[in-house]
Amino acid sequence: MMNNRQLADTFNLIGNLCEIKGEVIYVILAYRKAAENLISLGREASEFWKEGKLREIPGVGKAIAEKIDELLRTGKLEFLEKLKEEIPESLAGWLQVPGLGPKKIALIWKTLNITSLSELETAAKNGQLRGLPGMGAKSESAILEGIASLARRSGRLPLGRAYPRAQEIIAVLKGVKGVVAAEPAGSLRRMRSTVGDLDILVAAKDSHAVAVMEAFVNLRGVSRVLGKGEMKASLEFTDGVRAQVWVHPPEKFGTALQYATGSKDHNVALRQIALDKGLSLSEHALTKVSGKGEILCATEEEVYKTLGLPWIAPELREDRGEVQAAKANKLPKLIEVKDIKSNLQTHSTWSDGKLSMLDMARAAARRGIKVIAFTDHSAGLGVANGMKMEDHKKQVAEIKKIQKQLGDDILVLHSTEVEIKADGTLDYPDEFLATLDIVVASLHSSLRQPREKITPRLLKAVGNPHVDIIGHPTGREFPDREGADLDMEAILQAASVSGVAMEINAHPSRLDLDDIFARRARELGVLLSINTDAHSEGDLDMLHYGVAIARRAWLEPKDVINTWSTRKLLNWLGKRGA
DNA sequence: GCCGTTTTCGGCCCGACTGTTTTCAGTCG
Repeated sequence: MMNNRQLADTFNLIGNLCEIKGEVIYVILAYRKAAENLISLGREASEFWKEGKLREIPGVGKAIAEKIDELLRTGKLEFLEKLKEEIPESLAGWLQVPGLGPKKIALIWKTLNITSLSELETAAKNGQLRGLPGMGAKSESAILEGIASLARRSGRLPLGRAYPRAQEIIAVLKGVKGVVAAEPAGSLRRMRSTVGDLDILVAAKDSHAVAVMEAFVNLRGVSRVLGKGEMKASLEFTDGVRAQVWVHPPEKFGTALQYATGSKDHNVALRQIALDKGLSLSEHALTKVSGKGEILCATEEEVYKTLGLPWIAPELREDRGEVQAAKANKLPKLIEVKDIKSNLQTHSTWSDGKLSMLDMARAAARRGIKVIAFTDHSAGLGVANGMKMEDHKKQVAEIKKIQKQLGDDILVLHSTEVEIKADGTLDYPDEFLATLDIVVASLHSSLRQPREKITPRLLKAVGNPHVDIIGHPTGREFPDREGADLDMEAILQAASVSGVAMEINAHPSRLDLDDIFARRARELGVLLSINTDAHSEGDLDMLHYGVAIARRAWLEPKDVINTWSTRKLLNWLGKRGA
């Protein structure tokens, strides 16, 4: 049975092939829109299908519903097979090459009769492309560079790499004379877990724009400038990371930042609201459709206010109901980093952590944390120096000792990250787990088990009354490891019954649960827990990534157990596993 | 191909930049 990811891949492929074929653009957009909505659905499309409700999925009409039906029934799609006979499938991959679009791809393929990327590279090297209409030597070398850069960069950049990188660029640009503000935009500002490239918006008077562009293209590590104009420039660094900068005058910064932040679909929804009010919204201004007159906005708040809306946090701008919620004044009061009072998954030198419990607790306390749980690995995870059961007596003794030294600054909880073994049993017996203050249960091994095996495995842990939190539930790691093939809907349903909390692991290589599943968890009344999984002091500063994912999932402080007072948290733990 | 509390047909975003061009097409976001 195909999952949402596979269905989305199929429709994206159809969209790409149709584009090369030369279909009208709106057909292509419709397939891509459907693919996007499938990804952000939060439940498997097959469940809608079983209930005969495929058409309730946004962007799915008669034609696409029929295609989903055929794919779910047979695993194949006649339409796509015929399309592949017309347009070679490998051409879709060419669209990944920067500078190559559908028109040129079709032209090259039809003229030279080549279909693979290596044939394209050879043709470009041999100077076979420059003779084609509309193409010259420059387009030829642009394609060669595009192929090379495609090989260099492996997909999207994890947020944990993109975010600090953008901050560095912003710091430089803020130092340029005449720059009033510099902010991240695009998916980076929306804090998606991966980012395509770094979008940065600068506020400066037109007379200073040239200086900003100069500073930007002269950044350290730039390998080539992809484009440079008066208000926009883009470039690539030697490691394949791409960045682009726009400069707008301060009095227009609000509309510009709003526009550049997106998402595309959020902006489409806003423009519609503007039109309903007789206004046309662009990156430059709100313009009156009838007659003359434009409203300039220096801040985003003014943009939204002009449209009769409260300001919408960037993390929500995915066209997943935030515009309707804003209209009804029902936006969530999103969780913030300062709401977090406890860190319920950390590691010390008792397993694979870098710091002693005392040093780690002090480092956490310095960051305003009131409760810390040391969840050192259980014995079964040998690679992480897992703790034997008898070692815990010594660890408890040490906790008692350091608690005296720490005083009221921070409360230390005795805990474990217990391994969920391949057969679904836990690495420590229940009687022992009952003696711990808090228990996190996680998968680290046999992550590639089939869905029918790994789902019940996790369900068993969800139902264990001694388990308080399920750690990094899918086990995904950026950029290389996909999460386990879990029936997450079943797991979240079970969690809503057992009362176990699901973790949003804040480490940028995990961000697991993701925003889609976390939002579904909230809908089902499942509690969430944001933890850093810190193995070092620096890891404690990754908390904001987890909070960003929580915000993208519409979470409020009350949904997350780490915002609770110490008394409330201990009370909850006391009732569990008793 | 989807969508509709103005529409079941006619919309659906378009402006900046580049390269190959003599006034424009393709790509990108």
